[in-house]
Amino acid sequence: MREFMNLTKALADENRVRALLALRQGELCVCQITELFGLAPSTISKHLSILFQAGLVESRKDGRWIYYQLPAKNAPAVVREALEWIEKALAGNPCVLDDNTRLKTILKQDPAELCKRQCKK
Amino acid sequence: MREFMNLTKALADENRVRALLALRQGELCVCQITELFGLAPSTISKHLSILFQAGLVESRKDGRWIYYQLPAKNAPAVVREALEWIEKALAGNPCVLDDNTRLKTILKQDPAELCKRQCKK
DNA sequence: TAATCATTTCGTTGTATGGCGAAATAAGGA
DNA sequence: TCCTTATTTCGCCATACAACGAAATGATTA
Repeated sequence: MREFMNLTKALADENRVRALLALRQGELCVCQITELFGLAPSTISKHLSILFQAGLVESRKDGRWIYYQLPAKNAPAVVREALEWIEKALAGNPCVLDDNTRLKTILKQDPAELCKRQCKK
Repeated sequence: MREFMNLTKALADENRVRALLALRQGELCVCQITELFGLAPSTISKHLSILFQAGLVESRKDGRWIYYQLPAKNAPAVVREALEWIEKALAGNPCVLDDNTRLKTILKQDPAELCKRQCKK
Protein backbone atom coordinates (compact mmCIF):
# COMPACT_ATOMS: atom_id res chain seq x y z
CA MET A 1 0.00 0.00 0.00
CA ARG A 2 2.79 2.34 0.98
CA GLU A 3 4.41 1.73 -2.38
CA PHE A 4 1.21 2.38 -4.29
CA MET A 5 0.64 5.62 -2.39
CA ASN A 6 4.16 6.68 -3.37
CA LEU A 7 2.95 6.33 -6.95
CA THR A 8 -0.27 8.29 -6.52
CA LYS A 9 1.48 11.02 -4.53
CA ALA A 10 4.16 11.28 -7.19
CA LEU A 11 1.45 11.78 -9.80
CA ALA A 12 -0.36 14.39 -7.70
CA ASP A 13 1.81 17.28 -8.85
CA GLU A 14 1.35 18.93 -12.22
CA ASN A 15 5.04 19.56 -12.83
CA ARG A 16 5.88 15.93 -12.20
CA VAL A 17 3.20 14.74 -14.60
CA ARG A 18 4.45 17.18 -17.23
CA ALA A 19 7.99 15.91 -16.67
CA LEU A 20 6.93 12.33 -17.26
CA LEU A 21 5.22 13.29 -20.49
CA ALA A 22 8.25 15.29 -21.60
CA LEU A 23 10.43 12.22 -21.05
CA ARG A 24 8.54 10.45 -23.83
CA GLN A 25 10.88 12.32 -26.19
CA GLY A 26 13.79 10.39 -24.65
CA GLU A 27 16.17 10.84 -21.75
CA LEU A 28 16.71 14.34 -20.39
CA CYS A 29 19.24 15.82 -18.00
CA VAL A 30 18.19 17.96 -15.06
CA CYS A 31 19.15 21.23 -16.69
CA GLN A 32 17.00 20.50 -19.74
CA ILE A 33 13.93 19.94 -17.59
CA THR A 34 14.86 23.00 -15.55
CA GLU A 35 14.91 25.03 -18.75
CA LEU A 36 11.59 23.58 -19.85
CA PHE A 37 9.76 24.49 -16.64
CA GLY A 38 11.60 27.64 -15.59
CA LEU A 39 12.00 26.42 -12.02
CA ALA A 40 15.09 26.25 -9.82
CA PRO A 41 17.42 23.27 -10.44
CA SER A 42 17.02 22.18 -6.82
CA THR A 43 13.27 22.09 -7.26
CA ILE A 44 13.50 19.97 -10.40
CA SER A 45 15.99 17.67 -8.71
CA LYS A 46 13.55 17.12 -5.87
CA HIS A 47 10.71 16.34 -8.27
CA LEU A 48 12.83 13.83 -10.14
CA SER A 49 13.86 12.23 -6.88
CA ILE A 50 10.19 11.74 -5.97
CA LEU A 51 9.46 10.22 -9.38
CA PHE A 52 12.49 7.99 -8.95
CA GLN A 53 11.40 6.80 -5.50
CA ALA A 54 8.04 5.90 -6.98
CA GLY A 55 9.71 3.94 -9.77
CA LEU A 56 8.33 6.23 -12.46
CA VAL A 57 11.74 7.19 -13.85
CA GLU A 58 15.19 5.67 -14.08
CA SER A 59 18.47 7.54 -14.05
CA ARG A 60 21.83 7.17 -15.67
CA LYS A 61 24.99 9.01 -14.76
CA ASP A 62 27.30 10.24 -17.52
CA GLY A 63 30.16 12.30 -16.16
CA ARG A 64 28.76 15.36 -14.49
CA TRP A 65 25.38 14.87 -16.10
CA ILE A 66 22.58 12.73 -14.78
CA TYR A 67 20.04 11.64 -17.34
CA TYR A 68 16.52 10.68 -16.41
CA GLN A 69 14.31 8.49 -18.54
CA LEU A 70 11.05 6.57 -18.46
CA PRO A 71 11.40 3.07 -16.99
CA ALA A 72 12.22 0.08 -19.21
CA LYS A 73 9.58 -2.24 -20.62
CA ASN A 74 10.13 -4.73 -17.80
CA ALA A 75 9.03 -2.21 -15.18
CA PRO A 76 6.29 -3.32 -12.74
CA ALA A 77 2.81 -3.45 -14.25
CA VAL A 78 1.47 -0.81 -11.83
CA VAL A 79 4.06 1.64 -13.07
CA ARG A 80 3.54 0.86 -16.75
CA GLU A 81 -0.20 1.22 -16.38
CA ALA A 82 0.17 4.54 -14.56
CA LEU A 83 2.28 5.87 -17.40
CA GLU A 84 -0.16 4.58 -20.01
CA TRP A 85 -2.97 6.20 -18.07
CA ILE A 86 -1.48 9.70 -18.01
CA GLU A 87 -0.28 9.33 -21.59
CA LYS A 88 -3.76 8.45 -22.78
CA ALA A 89 -5.37 11.17 -20.70
CA LEU A 90 -3.04 14.01 -21.62
CA ALA A 91 -1.40 13.24 -24.97
CA GLY A 92 -3.51 15.86 -26.71
CA ASN A 93 -3.53 18.39 -23.88
CA PRO A 94 -2.59 21.94 -24.97
CA CYS A 95 -0.16 22.40 -22.09
CA VAL A 96 1.56 19.10 -22.89
CA LEU A 97 1.72 19.85 -26.61
CA ASP A 98 3.24 23.21 -25.80
CA ASP A 99 5.81 21.55 -23.54
CA ASN A 100 6.66 19.25 -26.40
CA THR A 101 7.23 22.10 -28.80
CA ARG A 102 9.42 24.01 -26.36
CA LEU A 103 11.29 20.85 -25.53
CA LYS A 104 12.19 20.33 -29.20
CA THR A 105 13.81 23.78 -29.21
CA ILE A 106 15.70 22.97 -26.03
CA LEU A 107 16.95 19.68 -27.44
CA LYS A 108 18.44 21.51 -30.43
CA GLN A 109 20.70 23.48 -28.08
CA ASP A 110 23.99 22.24 -26.73
CA PRO A 111 23.32 20.79 -23.24
CA ALA A 112 26.61 22.22 -21.93
CA GLU A 113 25.59 25.75 -22.98
CA LEU A 114 22.20 25.24 -21.40
CA CYS A 115 23.64 24.15 -18.06
CA LYS A 116 26.08 27.00 -17.96
CA ARG A 117 23.23 29.45 -18.35
CA GLN A 118 21.28 27.74 -15.56
CA CYS A 119 24.15 28.10 -13.14
CA LYS A 120 24.69 31.75 -13.87
CA LYS A 121 21.14 32.60 -12.88
CA MET B 1 -5.12 19.40 -17.23
CA ARG B 2 -6.85 20.89 -14.22
CA GLU B 3 -9.40 18.10 -14.40
CA PHE B 4 -6.79 15.39 -14.64
CA MET B 5 -4.91 16.81 -11.65
CA ASN B 6 -8.19 16.69 -9.71
CA LEU B 7 -8.10 12.97 -10.38
CA THR B 8 -4.48 12.40 -9.36
CA LYS B 9 -4.86 14.56 -6.25
CA ALA B 10 -8.00 12.67 -5.29
CA LEU B 11 -6.06 9.41 -5.55
CA ALA B 12 -3.14 10.77 -3.50
CA ASP B 13 -4.73 10.00 -0.15
CA GLU B 14 -4.79 6.51 1.31
CA ASN B 15 -8.22 6.83 2.91
CA ARG B 16 -9.77 7.93 -0.38
CA VAL B 17 -8.21 5.02 -2.25
CA ARG B 18 -9.45 2.61 0.42
CA ALA B 19 -12.91 4.15 0.16
CA LEU B 20 -13.00 3.60 -3.60
CA LEU B 21 -12.04 -0.05 -3.14
CA ALA B 22 -14.65 -0.48 -0.41
CA LEU B 23 -17.30 0.84 -2.77
CA ARG B 24 -16.75 -2.19 -4.99
CA GLN B 25 -19.08 -3.99 -2.59
CA GLY B 26 -21.88 -1.63 -3.62
CA GLU B 27 -23.19 1.74 -2.54
CA LEU B 28 -22.42 2.92 0.98
CA CYS B 29 -23.75 5.75 3.09
CA VAL B 30 -21.43 8.16 4.89
CA CYS B 31 -21.92 6.57 8.29
CA GLN B 32 -20.92 3.15 6.98
CA ILE B 33 -17.64 4.46 5.63
CA THR B 34 -17.17 6.44 8.83
CA GLU B 35 -17.55 3.23 10.81
CA LEU B 36 -15.14 1.43 8.49
CA PHE B 37 -12.34 3.96 8.89
CA GLY B 38 -12.94 5.20 12.41
CA LEU B 39 -12.68 8.85 11.36
CA ALA B 40 -15.00 11.76 12.05
CA PRO B 41 -18.09 11.99 9.82
CA SER B 42 -17.06 15.45 8.67
CA THR B 43 -13.70 14.07 7.56
CA ILE B 44 -15.32 11.28 5.56
CA SER B 45 -17.76 13.73 4.04
CA LYS B 46 -14.87 15.89 2.86
CA HIS B 47 -13.08 12.91 1.34
CA LEU B 48 -16.20 11.85 -0.51
CA SER B 49 -16.69 15.38 -1.75
CA ILE B 50 -13.18 15.35 -3.22
CA LEU B 51 -13.80 11.99 -4.90
CA PHE B 52 -17.06 13.35 -6.23
CA GLN B 53 -15.45 16.50 -7.65
CA ALA B 54 -12.95 14.27 -9.43
CA GLY B 55 -15.75 12.15 -10.90
CA LEU B 56 -14.60 9.03 -9.07
CA VAL B 57 -17.89 8.51 -7.23
CA GLU B 58 -21.53 9.30 -7.77
CA SER B 59 -24.10 10.01 -5.08
CA ARG B 60 -27.75 9.34 -4.54
CA LYS B 61 -29.96 10.89 -1.90
CA ASP B 62 -32.51 8.73 -0.11
CA GLY B 63 -34.25 10.64 2.64
CA ARG B 64 -31.70 11.65 5.22
CA TRP B 65 -29.15 9.24 3.85
CA ILE B 66 -26.76 9.96 1.03
CA TYR B 67 -25.38 6.92 -0.71
CA TYR B 68 -22.11 7.00 -2.61
CA GLN B 69 -21.19 4.54 -5.31
CA LEU B 70 -18.64 3.94 -8.03
CA PRO B 71 -19.48 5.70 -11.30
CA ALA B 72 -21.59 4.01 -13.96
CA LYS B 73 -20.11 2.15 -16.92
CA ASN B 74 -20.51 5.18 -19.14
CA ALA B 75 -18.13 7.25 -17.02
CA PRO B 76 -15.23 8.98 -18.82
CA ALA B 77 -12.42 6.63 -19.87
CA VAL B 78 -9.86 8.43 -17.67
CA VAL B 79 -11.97 7.72 -14.63
CA ARG B 80 -12.67 4.09 -15.53
CA GLU B 81 -8.99 3.46 -16.18
CA ALA B 82 -8.00 5.05 -12.89
CA LEU B 83 -10.38 2.75 -11.05
CA GLU B 84 -9.15 -0.29 -12.97
CA TRP B 85 -5.61 0.74 -12.14
CA ILE B 86 -6.06 0.91 -8.37
CA GLU B 87 -8.23 -2.21 -8.42
CA LYS B 88 -5.55 -4.18 -10.21
CA ALA B 89 -2.80 -2.78 -8.00
CA LEU B 90 -4.47 -3.29 -4.65
CA ALA B 91 -7.10 -6.02 -4.98
CA GLY B 92 -4.93 -8.47 -3.03
CA ASN B 93 -3.51 -5.94 -0.58
CA PRO B 94 -3.77 -7.01 3.10
CA CYS B 95 -5.14 -3.66 4.18
CA VAL B 96 -7.78 -3.74 1.47
CA LEU B 97 -8.74 -7.35 2.21
CA ASP B 98 -9.08 -6.44 5.87
CA ASP B 99 -11.29 -3.47 4.97
CA ASN B 100 -13.44 -5.84 2.96
CA THR B 101 -13.87 -8.22 5.85
CA ARG B 102 -14.76 -5.46 8.29
CA LEU B 103 -17.11 -3.92 5.75
CA LYS B 104 -19.04 -7.18 5.48
CA THR B 105 -19.66 -7.04 9.23
CA ILE B 106 -20.76 -3.44 8.98
CA LEU B 107 -23.15 -4.21 6.13
CA LYS B 108 -24.88 -6.84 8.28
CA GLN B 109 -25.84 -4.16 10.79
CA ASP B 110 -28.84 -1.91 10.49
CA PRO B 111 -27.66 1.39 8.94
CA ALA B 112 -29.99 3.36 11.20
CA GLU B 113 -28.43 1.85 14.31
CA LEU B 114 -24.97 2.53 12.91
CA CYS B 115 -25.70 6.17 12.27
CA LYS B 116 -27.20 6.69 15.68
CA ARG B 117 -24.02 5.40 17.26
CA GLN B 118 -21.93 7.71 15.11
CA CYS B 119 -23.84 10.74 16.27
CA LYS B 120 -23.57 9.87 19.95
CA LYS B 121 -19.81 9.89 19.80
C1' DT C 1 -44.52 22.35 15.33
C1' DA C 2 -40.66 20.64 17.80
C1' DA C 3 -37.26 17.24 18.16
C1' DT C 4 -34.17 14.07 16.11
C1' DC C 5 -30.76 12.80 13.08
C1' DA C 6 -27.54 12.21 8.64
C1' DT C 7 -24.73 14.96 6.31
C1' DT C 8 -22.29 19.10 5.06
C1' DT C 9 -19.99 23.49 5.93
C1' DC C 10 -16.97 26.27 8.59
C1' DG C 11 -13.10 27.52 11.48
C1' DT C 12 -9.01 25.89 13.66
C1' DT C 13 -4.78 23.23 14.18
C1' DG C 14 -0.94 20.45 12.99
C1' DT C 15 1.55 18.43 9.37
C1' DA C 16 3.02 17.77 4.53
C1' DT C 17 4.69 19.71 0.46
C1' DG C 18 6.43 22.93 -3.25
C1' DG C 19 9.40 26.55 -4.02
C1' DC C 20 13.83 28.98 -3.43
C1' DG C 21 18.81 30.01 -2.38
C1' DA C 22 23.01 28.57 -0.14
C1' DA C 23 26.04 25.10 0.89
C1' DA C 24 27.65 20.33 0.00
C1' DT C 25 28.86 16.72 -3.30
C1' DA C 26 30.83 14.76 -7.29
C1' DA C 27 33.09 14.87 -11.72
C1' DG C 28 35.86 17.10 -15.29
C1' DG C 29 39.08 20.42 -17.06
C1' DA C 30 42.92 24.08 -16.56
C1' DT D 1 46.23 20.72 -7.53
C1' DC D 2 42.71 24.31 -8.04
C1' DC D 3 38.71 25.85 -10.51
C1' DT D 4 34.57 25.21 -12.85
C1' DT D 5 30.19 23.07 -13.10
C1' DA D 6 25.97 19.63 -12.81
C1' DT D 7 23.37 17.90 -9.38
C1' DT D 8 21.84 17.08 -4.73
C1' DT D 9 21.04 18.21 0.10
C1' DC D 10 19.66 21.37 3.57
C1' DG D 11 17.19 25.05 5.83
C1' DC D 12 13.71 28.17 5.33
C1' DC D 13 9.12 30.12 4.06
C1' DA D 14 4.53 30.03 2.26
C1' DT D 15 0.81 27.40 0.98
C1' DA D 16 -2.06 23.17 0.80
C1' DC D 17 -4.36 19.76 3.08
C1' DA D 18 -6.10 16.20 6.52
C1' DA D 19 -8.27 15.90 10.79
C1' DC D 20 -11.37 17.49 14.31
C1' DG D 21 -15.45 19.70 16.68
C1' DA D 22 -19.08 22.99 16.43
C1' DA D 23 -22.56 25.02 13.93
C1' DA D 24 -25.56 24.92 9.79
C1' DT D 25 -28.50 22.34 6.57
C1' DG D 26 -32.00 19.33 5.04
C1' DA D 27 -35.17 15.67 5.92
C1' DT D 28 -37.80 12.45 8.83
C1' DT D 29 -40.44 11.46 13.07
C1' DA D 30 -42.93 12.47 17.38
